[in-house]
Amino acid sequence: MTPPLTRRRTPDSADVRRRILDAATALFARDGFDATATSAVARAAGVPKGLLFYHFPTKIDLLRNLLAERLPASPLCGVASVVVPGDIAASLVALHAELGLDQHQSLVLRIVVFREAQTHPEVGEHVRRLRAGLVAVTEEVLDAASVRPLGPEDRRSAARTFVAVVLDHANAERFGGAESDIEGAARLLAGGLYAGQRAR
Amino acid sequence: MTPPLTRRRTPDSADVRRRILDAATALFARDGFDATATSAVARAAGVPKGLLFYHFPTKIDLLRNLLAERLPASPLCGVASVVVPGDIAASLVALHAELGLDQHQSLVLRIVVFREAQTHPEVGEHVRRLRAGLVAVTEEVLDAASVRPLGPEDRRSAARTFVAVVLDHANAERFGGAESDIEGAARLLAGGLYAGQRAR
Amino acid sequence: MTPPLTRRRTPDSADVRRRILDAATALFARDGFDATATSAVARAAGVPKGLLFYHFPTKIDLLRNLLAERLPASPLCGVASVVVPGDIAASLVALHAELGLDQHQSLVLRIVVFREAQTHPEVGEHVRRLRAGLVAVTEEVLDAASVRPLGPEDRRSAARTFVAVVLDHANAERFGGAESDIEGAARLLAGGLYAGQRAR
Amino acid sequence: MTPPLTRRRTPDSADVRRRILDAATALFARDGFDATATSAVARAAGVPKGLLFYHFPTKIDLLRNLLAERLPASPLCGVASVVVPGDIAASLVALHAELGLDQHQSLVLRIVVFREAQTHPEVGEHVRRLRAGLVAVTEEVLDAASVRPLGPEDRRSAARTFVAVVLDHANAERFGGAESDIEGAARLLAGGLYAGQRAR
DNA sequence: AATGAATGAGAATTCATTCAT
DNA sequence: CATGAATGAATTCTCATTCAT
Repeated sequence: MTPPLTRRRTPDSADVRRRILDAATALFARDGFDATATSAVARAAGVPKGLLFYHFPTKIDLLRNLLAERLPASPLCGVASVVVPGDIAASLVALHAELGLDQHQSLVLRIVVFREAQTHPEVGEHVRRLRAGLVAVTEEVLDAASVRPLGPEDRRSAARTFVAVVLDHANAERFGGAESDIEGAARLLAGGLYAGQRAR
Repeated sequence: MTPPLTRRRTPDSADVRRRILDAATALFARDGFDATATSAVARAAGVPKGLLFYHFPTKIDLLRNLLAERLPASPLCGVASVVVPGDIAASLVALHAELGLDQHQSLVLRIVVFREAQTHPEVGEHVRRLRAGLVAVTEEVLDAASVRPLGPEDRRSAARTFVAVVLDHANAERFGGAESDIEGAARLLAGGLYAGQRAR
Repeated sequence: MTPPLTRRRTPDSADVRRRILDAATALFARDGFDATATSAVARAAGVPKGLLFYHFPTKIDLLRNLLAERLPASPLCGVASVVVPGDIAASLVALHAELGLDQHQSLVLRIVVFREAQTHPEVGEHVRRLRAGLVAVTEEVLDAASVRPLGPEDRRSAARTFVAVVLDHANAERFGGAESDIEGAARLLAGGLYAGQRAR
Repeated sequence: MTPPLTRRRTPDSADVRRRILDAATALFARDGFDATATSAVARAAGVPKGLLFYHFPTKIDLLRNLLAERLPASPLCGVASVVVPGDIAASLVALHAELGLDQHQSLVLRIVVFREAQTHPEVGEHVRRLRAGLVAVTEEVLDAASVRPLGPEDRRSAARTFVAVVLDHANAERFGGAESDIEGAARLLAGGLYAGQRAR
């Protein structure tokens, strides 16, 4: 009585796909794309090498599908949840937490992606879209959190700066160099935005 | 008439070493460390493969020596030259220009280094030292540029934020995603620092 | 109203078989037997891979069945149609046209067959039978066209020579090297046969 | 005191090259190009796989070098040695023997070449040149052997026919189908040429 | 009969490194 | 110091064939 849903694949097949992508995610993140052998992905996923290439005809397809299926370019569903009205700094910190760039898969993927951005053009494109999405959402948060309207230039500069801090933070974390502090940046940017307004 | 005293190596040998490192720099930057074959480095340097391994017994030694000889962890000789007294924003922008992360070999090397930081621990260590040096020099610049003494926390947060922007900028440039604006960040941070002071 | 009696297979099944063999013919001809993947045959035929192996348990079975069903070893039904009494040369040219080695599927198959003759013994056997059949039919044509009885040796030599020309012509066509001229060979052989007779 | 000749390669290296080409010749001839694994060539040559690819970067380079170094497109040095003045048939038979298409490496190579002519364009080109060279040399032989001047059309047709017979003969031999007789063809063509002359 | 996922042996090629000369 | 041939393990990818459903 249950309809076949929208899947053409066997449950088994879907599971295999998922396990392969899980394994690829973990290994790419740990060792990098180039340094990860497809055989290692297959082993980690518990499938024979041939099956990996049945699902992903070339190695780069693994990365491609990782991006397409697991790393949406639009990083957030709604902005409302993180906004603390009247407190720009707190809103930015909440945004950073909500983005979850520091933890779990998301981080892992983004890092992989940064590393391969140069070598694989399509990956670079994805990274550019991701960055643009982050800037856009940050601008929204700034607008919603500010009690006064923000100048478009300041708003954009603040958003870009914050995104740079967030991405650099994620990037730095992987080799233990995460010295940057999100809170400090948020506080200074909030101050700078109001100072800018005042100056006008 | 006497040969140069500061060299233990023959001029030829020194020249070969230099050509190899030049070639390695260019190729690592373009293709990444993993994707660059030692044979490609030898070919680009115009030396036989055997000679390359005579000078650098393993591939990672190439990277190691690149760091040791060409990428000083202390990024600047003097701070005075970039400081615009009384204008924090202008000083930061001048600092960025002086660092020269955007151009020439320096950039190239740093990028390579970022990419391999995770995979090769010693490279990660170098990157950490570089970041610490950048933060320290930025703090110095902030202190020298500010007309009023800065709170240590604010100063450090501002320095870290600015370094994050600078590194993210360099990092993003390589795949054409360089949206960040140094000037905007400098302006907002300057504003934020004074706003913070006032608030105290 | 009754289903066709000469078929043991369902119409569908017969259709699938035919489509598979059609696809195999085309691909083997274009790329060679070894270089054609069974999956490519299945795709070209529009059938799932499993079904292909249901009908033809191994890859070589495809070739075997191609020979058995589509490349009769006796190349001609009747000889009368091509004979021009009294004109050996014209008869040979007509024979060549009738054989149709230069065009359509027949050519395609024969070429495949030549290529694999060495590697697959049973294919070689088929090629030998085909050649023998061609020689036999050519001898018949020579006999029927000649106004005088031909010596058996000359007749056989002429037939073999003509068959060699015809096969080489077909063989050469596939890589654009078809320089041989059927008409010239026919004319010279006709002349040679009469010259031989006179000398006796 | 002996000059280094014209070799830049080590004697060893030259030997390795030769052994690899020998092995490739034998295996390509026996099994075909596509069906011969590079590992099989290396094993037969007694060298590690890596060394094979050091000398011949890709598999097709093996075939390319085989053609360039061992299968001259001009098949004969001088024509005089095979000509029997006044006896066209005997001259053709001698030509065939001199060409040596039936025996040794030459045969082997030509067969390989025929098989791959379609799939690998450059090989096809070589085959075309070879055929043209054979026709040209055969025409020379016919001219030198004939006591009377031959019409250009007849001469060319006879040459093409003879070359077709010779090539088909070589081609057929590999799967035991060598029924064609060179002598018979030579005799009939000789007769045909004179018959043609008389008729004019 | 039909299906397409699963399997694993093997293909071509790459590459860091060694070593005899 | 210099050289480039030699080495073989590892890599990405292919493919005929099987099999559970």
